[in-house]
Amino acid sequence: MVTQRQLEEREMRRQRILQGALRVYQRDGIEKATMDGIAKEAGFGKATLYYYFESKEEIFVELLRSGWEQIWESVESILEVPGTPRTQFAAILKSLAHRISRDPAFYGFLFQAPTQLTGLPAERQTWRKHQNRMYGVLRGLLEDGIAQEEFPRVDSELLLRAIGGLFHGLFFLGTGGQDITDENMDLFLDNLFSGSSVAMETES
Amino acid sequence: MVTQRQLEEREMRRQRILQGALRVYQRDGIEKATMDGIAKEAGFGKATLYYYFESKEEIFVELLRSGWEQIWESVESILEVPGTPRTQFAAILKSLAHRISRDPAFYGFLFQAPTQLTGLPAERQTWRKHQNRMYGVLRGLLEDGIAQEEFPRVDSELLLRAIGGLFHGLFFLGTGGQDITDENMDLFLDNLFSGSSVAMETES
DNA sequence: GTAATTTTCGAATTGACAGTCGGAAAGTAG
DNA sequence: CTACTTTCCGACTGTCAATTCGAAAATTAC
Repeated sequence: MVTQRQLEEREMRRQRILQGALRVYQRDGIEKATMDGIAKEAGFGKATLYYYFESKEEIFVELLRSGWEQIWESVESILEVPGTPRTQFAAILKSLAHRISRDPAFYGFLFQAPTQLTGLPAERQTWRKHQNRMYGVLRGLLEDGIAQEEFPRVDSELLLRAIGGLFHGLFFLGTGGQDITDENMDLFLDNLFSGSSVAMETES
Repeated sequence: MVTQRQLEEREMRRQRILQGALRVYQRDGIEKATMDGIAKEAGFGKATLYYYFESKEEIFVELLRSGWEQIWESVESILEVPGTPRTQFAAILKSLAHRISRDPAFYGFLFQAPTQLTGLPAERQTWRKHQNRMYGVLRGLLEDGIAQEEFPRVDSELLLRAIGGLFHGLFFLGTGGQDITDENMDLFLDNLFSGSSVAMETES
């Protein structure tokens, strides 16, 4: 028989292992991150990790899944606030920017690790569900915004890739640069959307 | 005694190995790329690779070095044509875009592999010389362009990161999207620079 | 208490892979 | 043809790291 407390403690230990894995990832990268390193960082023996997770891969997949789930939930709550495609799109980017500036290491992991986890069967990429939903929403907002002349009239897929890249560049490329501020973020969004007629809400 | 022909044949075999390594990299990623795989792809026995290269690392470093050298040379030749910071900057991006569309796999490697080759001592990162020169030129052009009001008045380092990211997004993010056309490239450059006063040359 | 269950982990085991070795094959010179 | 150089490679070695094993320690139930 397992009590509620036991379940909670179990869950806390899982979280402790996940946090240790994240720190090792930051220090060593995903390929160099070893189970020995994670075990030491989390304060368990190596074999104990296998009591809580199936494999090294499962640890990183779980980090991705829960992270993208969080992102998706925040996107969902933004969509509940009425607005034009453009204001909603900008609100999502600003919310993301805000989250990233709070915890750059974790979001760096969320955005970069998927490209480094090669050769996973699709059904194991459990974070993809939420990731795709978010990109789907963004693409939809862009398409609506283009239809309503709020955005430049270009292929929405390319526009999404461009904006995604720009975002990625601002936050993750370049090793030691200063963090981006809210003001700069607004400046870039303004600039990006400068061709259209509707003014953006850039006050925080 | 070695004849000229022998030297040329040796060089061709080196190239064949490099090309094989590139194909394996595309298929498996840099960490999963094994010497056995490269040997098979290039049509040699594994031990023969070590007759031509010191190590696996040297193979990939050499691919990067020669690739960035080519890029740098094309940038240099663009700089010899007189123009404003803005036209030169745009010309460099267009030239890069053109190269990338000719050989996406190779340029994907040139832009992505450096972030995956971790823990190399600085002196072994032989491609950095040309890479830094190119970014230095771009940053300089942005700074001059900002001073001359050809670009929006923001921190040049952030602008470079943003543009670099945008570029990266257009060409490398998103898995199976269609290739970007010259027209779309022009459209994006126009849009990017829309805040300023000077019209761009977008005819090819 | 002590039997049952849960949690822990050091010590093997296993598989993958970079790099080496010793010699064979192929090519060249005279 | 023979001596010499260049090129090639299958089999082996050593290392590193994921995963498993078997049992000990800690906790819980009665």
